[in-house]
Formats: sequence, C-alpha cells, structure tokens
Amino acid sequence: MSKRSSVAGRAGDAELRADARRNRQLIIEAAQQLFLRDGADVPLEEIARRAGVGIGTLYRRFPDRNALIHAAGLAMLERLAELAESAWREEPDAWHALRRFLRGALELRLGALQSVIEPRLHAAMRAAPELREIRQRIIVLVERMIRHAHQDGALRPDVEPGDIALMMTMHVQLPGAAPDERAVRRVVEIMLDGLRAGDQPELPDGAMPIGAVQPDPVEP
Amino acid sequence: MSKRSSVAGRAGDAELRADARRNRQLIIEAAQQLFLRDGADVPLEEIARRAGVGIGTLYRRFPDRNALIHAAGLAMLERLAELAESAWREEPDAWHALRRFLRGALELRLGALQSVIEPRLHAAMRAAPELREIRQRIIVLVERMIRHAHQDGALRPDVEPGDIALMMTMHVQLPGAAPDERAVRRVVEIMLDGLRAGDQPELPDGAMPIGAVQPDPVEP
DNA sequence: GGCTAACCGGAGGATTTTCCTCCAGTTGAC
DNA sequence: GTCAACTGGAGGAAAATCCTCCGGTTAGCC
Repeated sequence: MSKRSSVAGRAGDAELRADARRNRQLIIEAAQQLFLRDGADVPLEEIARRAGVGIGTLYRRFPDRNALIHAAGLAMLERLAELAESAWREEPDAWHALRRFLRGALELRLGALQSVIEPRLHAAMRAAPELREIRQRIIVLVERMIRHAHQDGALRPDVEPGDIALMMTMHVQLPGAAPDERAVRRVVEIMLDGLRAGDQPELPDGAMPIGAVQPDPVEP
Repeated sequence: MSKRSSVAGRAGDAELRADARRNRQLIIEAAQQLFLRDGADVPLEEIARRAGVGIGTLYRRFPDRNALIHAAGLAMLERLAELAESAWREEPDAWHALRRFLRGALELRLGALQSVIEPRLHAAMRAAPELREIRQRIIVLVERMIRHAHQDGALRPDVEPGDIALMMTMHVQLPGAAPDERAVRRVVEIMLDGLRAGDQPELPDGAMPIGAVQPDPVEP
C-alpha cells in the first residue's frame, strides 16, 4: 500500500501533493465566486484565470463542468451546515441561532449561490448521496430552530420553513460589481425584524414547500 | 407630409404597421422575461423564438442588442414610474403608497429586471436623456413617499432611500423555473413588516447611496 | 543536494454558439 | 386590387468555448 494512500477522506482532496491540493481549493473558491456573479455557465477558462492557475490544471482536477459544480456545491453545503451547527450549538436560544444562520447565509451569499447552481446540482444530487445527506442535515436543523423559536414565542407564528428557505436564496444584484456588504446587512436586519413575533397581520397562504430532491422529471 | 407621419411619440413605436407594432411589443416582452431569467447575454435568437417571430424581424426592429436592452429598459422604467405614480395618487397615505409600490416592484420583478440590465443600461443612459429623466422621476417620488411616511411615523425612522432601492432589486431565484408567486408574496410581506415603525433596534450604518447615473468610468 | 513522480501552464486545433445579412414569399392599408 | 411594408429563416462569417497535449517546473523523499 502506497504511503500516500489513506481513507481518501473527502473524495479528491486527499492523496494530492501539497501544491495540487492548494490549487484545487483555489479553483473551487474562484468557481463559487464566478458562479455567483455570472451564473453556472461561466467559461471555465475564466475560473482558471481567477484562480491563478492554467486551464490545464483545472481540467486535470475536474474533468468536466459538472465535476466542478459538484465540488463547489459540496463546499457550499458544508459551509451552510457548519453555519447552522455552530449557530445551534453556541447561541443561547433558537431565535438567536436562526438569526445568526440567516445573517451568515445572506452575507456569505451562500443561499444565493445555492440558487444559482442548484438546478445543475439536482442531477448531481440524485447520483451523489453525500450531497443529499448534507442538505438533509441542514433542513432538519433549520426546521428545529424554527420549531423552538415558535415555542419560545420569539418568531412570528405564521412563518414556515419554506419562507426561511426562500429568504436565504434572495439574491441582491447590483449594477456591475457585488453589492456593498454594509448595505445588504441593513436589508437583512430589516427582514429579521419582520420575522420577530409581534402584532403583524397574518401572512397570506402559499409558503414554499421544502423537502427532498424531487424525483427525475420526464425528459423533454 | 405622409399621412403616417406623426409626432413620432415613443421612438420606434409609432409609424409602424399594425402587425409590426404588435411584433415589436412581443419582442420587448420576451426580452424582459429572458433577460430576467438568463441575464442580459441571452441569445437574440432565443428571444425571437419566444416572441414567436423570426430572427430577421427582431434584427429589423432592433439593430443590435443595445437597442433591445434600451427598449426593454424603457418599458420597465415606464411601468415602475406608472406604479409609483398611481400608488402616490390613489393610496390614502405615504406608507400605503410605499407599500403598494414595493409590492408591485417585487411581484412584477421590475427591480430584479432592473438589476440585471442596469449595467448595460448605464451606457445607454448617458446617451439617452429620456431614460435618465424617467429614472429621476421615480427616485423623486420614492424619496417623497419615504419622507412623508417618516413624518407620519409609519416608517421606521432609520430606513433610507437606499434601503428601499436595494430591497426592490432583490432577486428570488429558484431552481429551474420562476419562483412561486404566492411564496414570494409572503416574503415581501415579511420585509414590509420589518419596515414598519416599531421598537426595532437601530440599523447599522452604510445604506446604499442612490442617485444620478455615475460619470463615465475610465476605460480599462 | 540530488532524484523523480507528480504537477504545472498555456498554445492551439476542434467544436459549438452566436451573430446578422439577404431575399423569396406574405400581409395590412388604402 | 395594388403595393409598400412586413415576415421568417437559411446559411456563411465571426466569436466564444472546449479540451488535449507536452515541454518545463516543483514538492517530497533519500
């Protein structure tokens, strides 16, 4: 057995020479930024350029666009899960945990990234159980936050998980560059204030359902 | 003077045969939908297809992509202005006007469309005074709504015009198709509740500035 | 320090996408 | 009924994107 072999932890990340592993990471980060800014069809060459590596390196590590989307989606879901878990673990109550989670998801634009690559991820999810598994973990945790926050009377009672999910994916695009951090933060705070229990009028029906990955759609 | 000539109302719309005018309108509507869904780089052929006209027809009416973006942007700004004006005219007070305006902008996705094509519109705006003029009219009206709503004590005092502008451009993308109307509506209502005057904590600094079209950036 | 397997960048040809003109046929307005 | 205006889409030009291949470089181990 070669010295390098291992349990092969997260597929692709282990068993690489140090420089290769570093570049792989740079590529994923660049991909996340560009997917977010330009959509999932952004030229791979541009991703390579932003990562500061050659196009050859990108192709060596990710044989096709789907592999890259898969990796970027996995990294994103892992950050989201980590965000939800630390919030739940460290905040004093469910409302604060939910608030921290939403702030993080919106400021890191994790939800927005999700909304951009999710269509492509759907195909991957059916094939890749680990993606489904992480996604499920996040859903369970957020649902738990909501349930407890309701019980505590901190979250307005008519808010449903689907509402939170939709808010997470809200995308702020501004002419040209990325929107100003601080300006977005203000809007997030306004939304959070709208979520607090109070004497608001009841929300209309029709919350978005959230749940498992849908079964295969019929081919067009 | 030919019988067809006229004051040439909105450029390009008048002096066309009925079928041509109808097709022109269909093209603009298709362009708005696709710009919103796929970004401002969507192939013109796809726009023609969705409009149900040939590619030749599209090119005859809009010599290049910019002309189409210009027309779509103009139509969008006109609807926004109309929305702001009717809200101001027909609602009993500034808060209700602002609420109606925001609901409309978010549900019609006018702000989102704006955010998609605004980068391209910027160039057009410098050249096209009528775009600047409409845009300015909207800004003035919304600022007036905010000012009055503040005076009435209905809008939380730390909300600034830039916050409203940013909320307008919020984009809800969902995997695949357009997001469900009713689900989005709920989130809009939550945001509106966050805007109402109450005992919320103060917003952090850093509201987005809004204003005139910026001067020409230096060429890269 | 020296060795070598693993890694790197990017030139460049193949492929796909997008553009945009042109013209034979159709239609609305008078 | 006439005809100027309009229509759709075929198809070649141009541009964008993909993706392989290989000479040169480097990390890791002795």
